[in-house]
Amino acid sequence: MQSETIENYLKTIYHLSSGNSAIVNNKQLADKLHVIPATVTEAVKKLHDLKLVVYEKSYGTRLTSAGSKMALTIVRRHRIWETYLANELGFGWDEVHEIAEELEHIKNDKLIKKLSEKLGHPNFDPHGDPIPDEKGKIQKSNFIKLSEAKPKGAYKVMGVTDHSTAFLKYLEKHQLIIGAGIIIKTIEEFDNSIILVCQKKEVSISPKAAECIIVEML
Amino acid sequence: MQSETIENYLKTIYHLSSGNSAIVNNKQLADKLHVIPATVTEAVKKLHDLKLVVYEKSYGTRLTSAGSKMALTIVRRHRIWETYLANELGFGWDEVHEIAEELEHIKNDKLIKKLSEKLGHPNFDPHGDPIPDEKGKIQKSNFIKLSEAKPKGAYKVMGVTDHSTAFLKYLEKHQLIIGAGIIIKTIEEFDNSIILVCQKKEVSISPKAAECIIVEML
DNA sequence: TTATTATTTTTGGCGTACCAAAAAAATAAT
DNA sequence: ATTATTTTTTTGGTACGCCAAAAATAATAA
Repeated sequence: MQSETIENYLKTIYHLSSGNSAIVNNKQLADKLHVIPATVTEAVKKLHDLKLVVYEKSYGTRLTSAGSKMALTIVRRHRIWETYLANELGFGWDEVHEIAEELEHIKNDKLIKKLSEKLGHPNFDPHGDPIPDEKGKIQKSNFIKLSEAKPKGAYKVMGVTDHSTAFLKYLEKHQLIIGAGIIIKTIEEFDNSIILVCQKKEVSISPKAAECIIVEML
Repeated sequence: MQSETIENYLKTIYHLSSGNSAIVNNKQLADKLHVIPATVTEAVKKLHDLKLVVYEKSYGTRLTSAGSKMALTIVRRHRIWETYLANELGFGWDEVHEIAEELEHIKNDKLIKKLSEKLGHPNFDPHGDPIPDEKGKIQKSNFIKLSEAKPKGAYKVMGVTDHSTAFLKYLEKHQLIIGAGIIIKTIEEFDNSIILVCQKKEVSISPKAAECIIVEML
């Protein structure tokens, strides 16, 4: 009991409800999990029986506290592994997710403890996402990805999650240097490009680049 | 395709045929895999269809070269992980097997490559068992566990796989010191104790202890 | 409000991996 | 060689996780 399938459902519900146990619908789940909605209906019924979610017919699903707790341990395992793969084994930040998708299902508390220890108990993974601690507590911070920033907001560039020379050249060209203050003007409807003001100049940042820039909310 | 179940069958067939693609019977497999023989019959039929084994009704099963190749990659993954857990993460040699049973099913060649690299491409795992290389080639050595030694054989004590003080005391008491030459007299029918001559004295070694003593065949 | 579209659920089915019990075959013992 | 024992296979059945197609429900637009 507590199959990989169940773990993937819980994790996905967690992500879709943005950690708030908000209601998630079947279509969203079906899309993320690459199954058809009928399959989701079956699954959430079972999760309900297991008291891991509250499922209301034709309405939606949300995590129970038991389900949320379990989801957080999956997320923790995933992010610890991502960090380990990147920091200790030299994988690129773009490679780690896929491998961690498999490794997150290894059920051994001591293993995760050892990995975390070796890493110095990090609070954030290579993508800048927070790593829940053993109790599921998440250290919240003002650091977000530029891609998550909102129009009219003021931010400060704090770091990057891609260290390739191509990307660093890109930043230089757009005058986005660490420590620079920025203000978001708009986000393009068409392609989600971010139009922002930095160093008094207006620049346009692609969504792909925005994924790799960490900013602090001011 | 290439489920965990299939991997476990191939690995188990490999072990039971001691790497020689010798014939294995259903009962043995059923015992090792903790399923009933009927389940094994079904499974080996399917493996046969996949051309991973040759299964002859009411006779037995042996690996094909494709099956053997696949088995060797599982064994490699298992032993690389065992070594990594022991050498890099500080797990005891008695803890690593169980965790490696799960980790061995992670399918990512680059991951194993990185682990092996970090370990300096070891040829033997913490139990003294050989680690197949990427091509499945096994470095054979004259080193075996004392538990695998045969009566009348001459050996030299080369090392141990347990470093607990309790075990080292045991060795001292029995006068088995590294470098000492030994000759196996007999193996007790009753409990598999090994009666051997070492330093001109006859001693009896329990099967459990014999598992932890590495000897060289002379 | 009614029609249209989107989402959800029901129903019937499939493959994998297992089991129990009974029948068949092979092996060992007398 | 005949019985007894062990091993293997067959048969019928279960749980899980999935799909396709049809029916029911909800949401949106006209």
